[in-house]
Amino acid sequence: MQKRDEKRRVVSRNSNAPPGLEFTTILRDGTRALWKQESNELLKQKCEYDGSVYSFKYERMDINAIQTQDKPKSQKQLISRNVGQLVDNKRPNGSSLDDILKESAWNNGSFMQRMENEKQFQSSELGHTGIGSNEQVQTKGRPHKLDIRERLTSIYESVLVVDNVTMAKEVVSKLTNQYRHLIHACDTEVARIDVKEETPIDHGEITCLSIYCGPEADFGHGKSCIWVDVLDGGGRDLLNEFALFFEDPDIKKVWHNYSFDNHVIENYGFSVSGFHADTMHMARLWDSSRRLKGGYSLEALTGDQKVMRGAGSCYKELIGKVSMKTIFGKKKLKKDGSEGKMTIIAPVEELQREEREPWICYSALDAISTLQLYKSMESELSKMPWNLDGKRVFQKSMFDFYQEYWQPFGEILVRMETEGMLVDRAYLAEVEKVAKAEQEVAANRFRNWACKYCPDAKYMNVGSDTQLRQLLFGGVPNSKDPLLTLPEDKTFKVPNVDKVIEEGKKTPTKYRNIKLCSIGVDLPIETYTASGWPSVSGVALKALAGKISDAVSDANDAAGLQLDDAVLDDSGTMTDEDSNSEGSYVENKVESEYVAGLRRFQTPEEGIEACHAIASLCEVCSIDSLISNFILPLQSSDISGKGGRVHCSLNINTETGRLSARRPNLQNQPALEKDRYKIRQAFIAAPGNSLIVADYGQLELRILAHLANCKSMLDAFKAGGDFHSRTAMNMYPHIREAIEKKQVLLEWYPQPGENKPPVPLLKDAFASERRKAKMLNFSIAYGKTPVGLSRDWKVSVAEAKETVNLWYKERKEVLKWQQARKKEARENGRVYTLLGRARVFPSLTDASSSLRGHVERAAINTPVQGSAADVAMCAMLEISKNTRLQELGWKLLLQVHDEVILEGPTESAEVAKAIVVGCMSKPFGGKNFLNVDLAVDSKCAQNWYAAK
DNA sequence: CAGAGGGGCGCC
DNA sequence: AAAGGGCGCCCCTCTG
Repeated sequence: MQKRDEKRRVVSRNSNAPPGLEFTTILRDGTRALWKQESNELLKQKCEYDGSVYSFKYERMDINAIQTQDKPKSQKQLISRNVGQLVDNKRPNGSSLDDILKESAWNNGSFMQRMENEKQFQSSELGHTGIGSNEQVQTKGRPHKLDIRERLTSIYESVLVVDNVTMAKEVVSKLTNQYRHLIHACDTEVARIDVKEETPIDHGEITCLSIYCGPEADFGHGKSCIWVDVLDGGGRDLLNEFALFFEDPDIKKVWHNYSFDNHVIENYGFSVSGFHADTMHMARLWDSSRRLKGGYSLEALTGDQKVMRGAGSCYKELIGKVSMKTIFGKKKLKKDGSEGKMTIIAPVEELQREEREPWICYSALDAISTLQLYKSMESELSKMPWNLDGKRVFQKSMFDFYQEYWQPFGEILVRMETEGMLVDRAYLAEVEKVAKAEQEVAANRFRNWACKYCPDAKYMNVGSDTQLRQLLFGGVPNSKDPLLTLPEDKTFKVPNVDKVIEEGKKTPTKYRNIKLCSIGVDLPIETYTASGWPSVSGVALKALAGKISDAVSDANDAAGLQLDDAVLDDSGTMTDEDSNSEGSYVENKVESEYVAGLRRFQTPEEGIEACHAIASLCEVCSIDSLISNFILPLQSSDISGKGGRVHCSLNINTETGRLSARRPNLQNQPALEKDRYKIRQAFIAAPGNSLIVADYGQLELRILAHLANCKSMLDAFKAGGDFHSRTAMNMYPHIREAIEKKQVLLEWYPQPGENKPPVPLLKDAFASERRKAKMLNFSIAYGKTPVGLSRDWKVSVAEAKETVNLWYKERKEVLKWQQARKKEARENGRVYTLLGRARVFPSLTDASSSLRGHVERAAINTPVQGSAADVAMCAMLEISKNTRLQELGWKLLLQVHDEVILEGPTESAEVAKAIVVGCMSKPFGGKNFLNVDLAVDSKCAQNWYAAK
């Protein structure tokens, strides 16, 4: 408590907050509000824009009413629901306002998190409380919980409850005949699944489903929405009656997050066909920046007037989806019977049985909301013109884009999830043993060293960065705030492995406290974290330890120390074919720092020991992350189906349109050089099958060359060969000269009888120049600044800037194009990808410089990254619609941004590989309209590791 | 005890 | 003065 007060004092001392305090926040709906503190009142000024007119609204709140303990609840909610994240650092002056805002920011954060969680699965218990229930402020908000329940049950009379097979037959007959031409929104509720941990494939049980095709349908007594009681109305048999409907490819079905519902339905043994649209994808396409503006859950979308304004006048009676928590959430009771803070929701089965009427309405509303959302999104997307490669597509809109690209793509993703990847668990189990043993060895090596300086370090958790920071840097001041300092020592809770009985205890407790102190040596601080503390990341530690080089090993021999086999991988951020040599560029620099650190020890031997220990530490950390990120989760049954295959979820949920993968994330499995346990070997083809792994070469750079129409880059790609070498040649006259004089070769393909090139290769002779060129090639597309490069390269900013200019000299078009994108982001608030998807940015008029910088870099990067994603998507569409591949039995399993993985019969592997390469190099309907060729590299093998 | 946030790191 | 774009997920620590 005291510590906290101290901290606050520091803050207030540092801030020069003016007496009339002002700050801005971003509200939940994405708009901005200006707050002013005026004596005892908080004035909120909000600018609203209704499409044509801007207007200002003011609200006043009594601070005293808010800060008192026994304040009315509504007042507190009022603040927390309307204050968004703080965007300005002008913090209130250590007053109670500070607390209010802290609390609201906190509440808002958890709100966002819940939104994020719920956007995928509506069936989870992760719903959130109602939005803007306080009508004093949120005029557009929804009514209060009780009203919601009332209004909700008002739809009950429109719902036909189907709870027996006879009824089901009647309803399905209407669905498949009379109403087959309509668009049907469908939704399921699922029990017995933990959506945060488990894949819906072979997990979960459907308790009910709802189908809605608009108010014009009549399934008897004017009821237009169907609700099917799977739980108590006949289970599997009842559901099977609906197979006729779900399997019909001509009956159009709309879903919100199709993937989940598709899987849980297909778990019952029939397939789902006739996929027409996924409203979550449509909403993403319409506005990809809602992550921080409410997210993409059905609730958030249908509760947002901006989203729903396209629904049209026939949907006057819009009731957005309401989360389970709002309707069914109950306060957890404490032991004494009073209400606790936590909201709990009864299991789905229980709700369906015991809160039947509201539950039916809740579930039916999902389908109704989904259809309304679809109509709105259709209308909104139709208003957006479609520009492909910068040219207007005649009379087509982004809704056409959705239908032509993302709708079929959505189907592909679901199929890929269903396929899954076969994982060799036995192999992983073996690897796990080895990894754990190696980790233990390294950890003990470090602990033994550390406990010489700090006895309790013997029991420390070497995986805790806080503990490490304490041990290595205790007493060091914070770089951002010199008034804050790491304490000299600090206690930590650790598992009581030695069963130590602490003072005052009779039996050993599960945990015990240890005291960690600084090792008492001033280690050089390589980098600081964003919050100003010394970094203990891998990079920082490696820099600390340096490489055990020749100069040191002399001293080492003298001290009779054994060089251990700790491998320091200095490849940095670049991973590529020559990453082994990547480290040498910074080596000398690191060396001197290491020595500098060394001198601070009593004797050289101590310093060398420290280096070894820190090297071991790096090893522990890297092994630990491999085990807990990859080796263990891949063996979990939560993420695999009955066939032992791992089914990740593939989402279109990025700002740029790339895919992301979850549960597990198969897109970040360790790659070749860093894969010390060859984890990719665990991804195998089924017996008789092979994998095809095909990836684009320098896809993003090729896209950049096309978008900027950069002659130099286009020429280099046209010429083929090693692009980075060619870049180096273009940047440095002396290299060009050497090439012209034939002293070095740009690239070399061994002819029969030759085993080494006649003269050195550029990549060997001018390795450091090539490395710089290569880094620039990647960095420039990301908008990296000379400052960042100078850090990477350990050179002065001026020098880095010079190198950057060298790169731009031959590529002026790129510079021009980048400036145009920044301008576009500034003036129009959006940039476009190759296929015409937009990414919108917040207004920069009163943005901080860091936000401005971020937006500008994103404006440069998004067209490149997003267009690459477009190309990869087109390639996948080509692959999946290729009839020959289908006949041969080849199926897409995974995409990793510029790489696709397929599985199929070994006997046709070579044929299939050629087809895949064809699809990828001509991804636009069998053509490639880019100014640059698309290079594709491919291999087939029995496992992922071997196929690279 | 759960949830949020920080730090870190895997991939492209 | 200024620290590269896009992700998911792990662990730890702190907090209510």
